[in-house]
Amino acid sequence: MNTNHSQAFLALGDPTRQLLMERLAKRPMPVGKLAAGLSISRPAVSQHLKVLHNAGLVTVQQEGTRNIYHIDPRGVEAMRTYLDRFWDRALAAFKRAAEEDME
Amino acid sequence: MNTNHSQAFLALGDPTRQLLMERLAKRPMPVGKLAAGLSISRPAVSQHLKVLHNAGLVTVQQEGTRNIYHIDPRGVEAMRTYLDRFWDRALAAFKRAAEEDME
DNA sequence: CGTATCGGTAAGCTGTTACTTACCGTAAAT
DNA sequence: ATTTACGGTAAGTAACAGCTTACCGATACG
Repeated sequence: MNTNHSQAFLALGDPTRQLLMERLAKRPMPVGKLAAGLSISRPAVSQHLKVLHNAGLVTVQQEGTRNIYHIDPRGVEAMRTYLDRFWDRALAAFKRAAEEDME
Repeated sequence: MNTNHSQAFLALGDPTRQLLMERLAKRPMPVGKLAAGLSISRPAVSQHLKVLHNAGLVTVQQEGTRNIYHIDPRGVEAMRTYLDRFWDRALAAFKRAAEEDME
């Protein structure tokens, strides 16, 4: 839904949302079931899911009156590849710095 | 400095800190130089760097009166591997769901 | 139909975050 | 030794994030 990295990282920065994602990684679930295990209210879970959805990290699949949430692997992969590029550049900078120190 | 994912993701969730990281990925830099290009004050940059440092994403190297900041590849890699595991589980869940839909 | 289940939205409170300016310590340079 | 450069910390403020309760629409079920 979105290619903005900031939103995705911000979304995963919250411990509760991280927990939701880990639960959803195990199996897709409706909102009520997700909320059942947590100490926060169901509306709070809905709000967290909205954030995750806007960040492109989950998808919804309506099934009768239930809204089943799934992890969106595309969103996770976008973060992965972003970090990959990032990491490469960081390592390159380190090598460069190391070589300069050699002289 | 820290193995907590939440802190790292939270840190990268802020657009300003993302920008700082991308600048530092190109080359290590002192605080003043980092602040020069931005629209926010130098103390604000210091505060952001503190967050990044606590998240284990940057290291400092004192050089005279300058504090040179570097990306810490270990921190970045920790996020990468966390996402890797995460992504794997998400894909597995998807396969499982797809198989169930087949029946 | 009416009623229950499910879940998203609104309004409001509270703690936290990102910024500012002002200040202070430390290292180098004159 | 004074001055300049650099950068971290303190205090205060304004915006924002996360929570709650109350409410409402929509599907399924009697």
